[in-house]
Amino acid sequence: MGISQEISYRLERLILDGGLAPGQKIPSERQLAARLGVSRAIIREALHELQGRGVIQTHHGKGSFVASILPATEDLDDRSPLAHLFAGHPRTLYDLLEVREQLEGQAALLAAQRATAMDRHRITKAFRVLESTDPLSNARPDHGFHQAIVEASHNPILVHVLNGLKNMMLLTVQASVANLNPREEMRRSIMRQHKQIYQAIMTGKPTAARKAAMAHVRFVGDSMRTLERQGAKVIRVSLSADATGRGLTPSA
Amino acid sequence: MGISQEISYRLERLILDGGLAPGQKIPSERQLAARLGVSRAIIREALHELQGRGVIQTHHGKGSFVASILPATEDLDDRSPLAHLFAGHPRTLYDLLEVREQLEGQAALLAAQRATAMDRHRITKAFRVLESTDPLSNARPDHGFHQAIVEASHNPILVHVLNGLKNMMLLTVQASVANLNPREEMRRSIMRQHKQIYQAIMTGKPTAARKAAMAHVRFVGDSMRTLERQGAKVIRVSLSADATGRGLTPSA
DNA sequence: AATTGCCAACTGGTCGGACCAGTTTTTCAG
DNA sequence: CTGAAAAACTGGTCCGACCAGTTGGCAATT
Repeated sequence: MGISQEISYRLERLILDGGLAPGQKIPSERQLAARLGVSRAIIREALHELQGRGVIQTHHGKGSFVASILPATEDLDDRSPLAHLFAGHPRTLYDLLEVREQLEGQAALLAAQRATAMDRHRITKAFRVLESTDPLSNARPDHGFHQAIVEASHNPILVHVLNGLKNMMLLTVQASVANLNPREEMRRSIMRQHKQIYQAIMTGKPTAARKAAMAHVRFVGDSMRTLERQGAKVIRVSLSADATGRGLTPSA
Repeated sequence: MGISQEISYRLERLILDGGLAPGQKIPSERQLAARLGVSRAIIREALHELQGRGVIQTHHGKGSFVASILPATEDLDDRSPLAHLFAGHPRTLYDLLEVREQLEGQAALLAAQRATAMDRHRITKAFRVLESTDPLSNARPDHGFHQAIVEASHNPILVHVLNGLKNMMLLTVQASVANLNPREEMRRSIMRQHKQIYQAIMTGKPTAARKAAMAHVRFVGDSMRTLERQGAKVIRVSLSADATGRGLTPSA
């Protein structure tokens, strides 16, 4: 453990322990350097690390300040690179949707072909839950529905891949739920799309199922893109708290 | 936005775009400083920021390495349970081909849309190698060609997913090479398909590229299925050694 | 010939001082 | 007293030096 790590750790402790409140200014780099008996370069490196974690914000000529949006719910996942990945690079969300479109399309197709009675039962159950949940907090039911379909594809590779993307998928699902569902007409569109997927699978229509699933994912992406372009403030989803109230624990 | 922020952003983008894979070593601080025309201090600050976000890890005396940013779609290596799954159930090979068909189709489409001059150069190089290699031992060139295309898609998620499936993909590629290429007419078909994919991408025809790539993967699967059904002794490929004589160690 | 051991050349870690560039405070001329 | 210049902050960037782990090759030893 290097000195800069140690410094950043001490500073973070100081902040979290309440010694420094959100929005408060922290001592200048030169002061910290003198006080802690290290070079200014070290201080700067430590500050950059905290900056990377979103703990502080610095402004040229003014100083560094404790970020107001501290991990209030101290969910470890909040520091997850994933959150920053999406926060810093919104494009990544669309990258994921591009992949999802293909994978979920294929999953739906296979599910329509291969679903057993048990699979159909599970899918139906998930669909019922999805239908009967508060639209504003059904990120998990939504994801559960999609997952049931994937599992019905009986393609272990597909299951494995989608499972690896689980956390990220939950993010996109939440993003869509949080941004799209409040808009009545969009909510209905999505509902309709879910139903189409469901029916196509249950009635064993592979190509229809694939088409519906792909259209669904594409719709989500296009809608969010449109919203973003319109300057609407898109709700950035954090990993630590979602509409369901539960954190996104790492997949097993 | 300061220079260090810009640098850290560029590095992250580089990593995400697949230019640097998880676990891979990134250039030394002095090299980066020289290459990007900034001082080493700036590089260190940028690296500390990425470190704070968990994007990289640095080790004294060794260097900085890309952390596994994305929630592992773990690399299916030799010891992986899934590898055994594959060994025992040949069907898994077709499961993988099903997934590959979608993913590589999408990759080809995006590559045709987004490939930069550099990408085209890399793809062309890979294609040349593929053309001029002994058909019986070109599993790696074959895979290299496909990989070049994937990277040209500029979709980090896609790159990551395919990368996680890399070892298994090498298996299918080897399986196809070992079984299909010895049959003259099939070898020519595959050659032709590769050329089609290549040309569609180079001439910027997205849908054609997707179609060609999907058809290619499908052809491989169908051919092997046919062979197997005909009772031909299908060459089983092991994970630890391939036709090139080299193990499936991660490429540099 | 094989092995051991050491040294040179990497790598990151730390330092101090210099200078630039914004921001705030002080000062002093009008 | 007012307002503008100037001084005294703040962070941002650079340089060159040196310390400290790591590694690989070469040489001396066995």
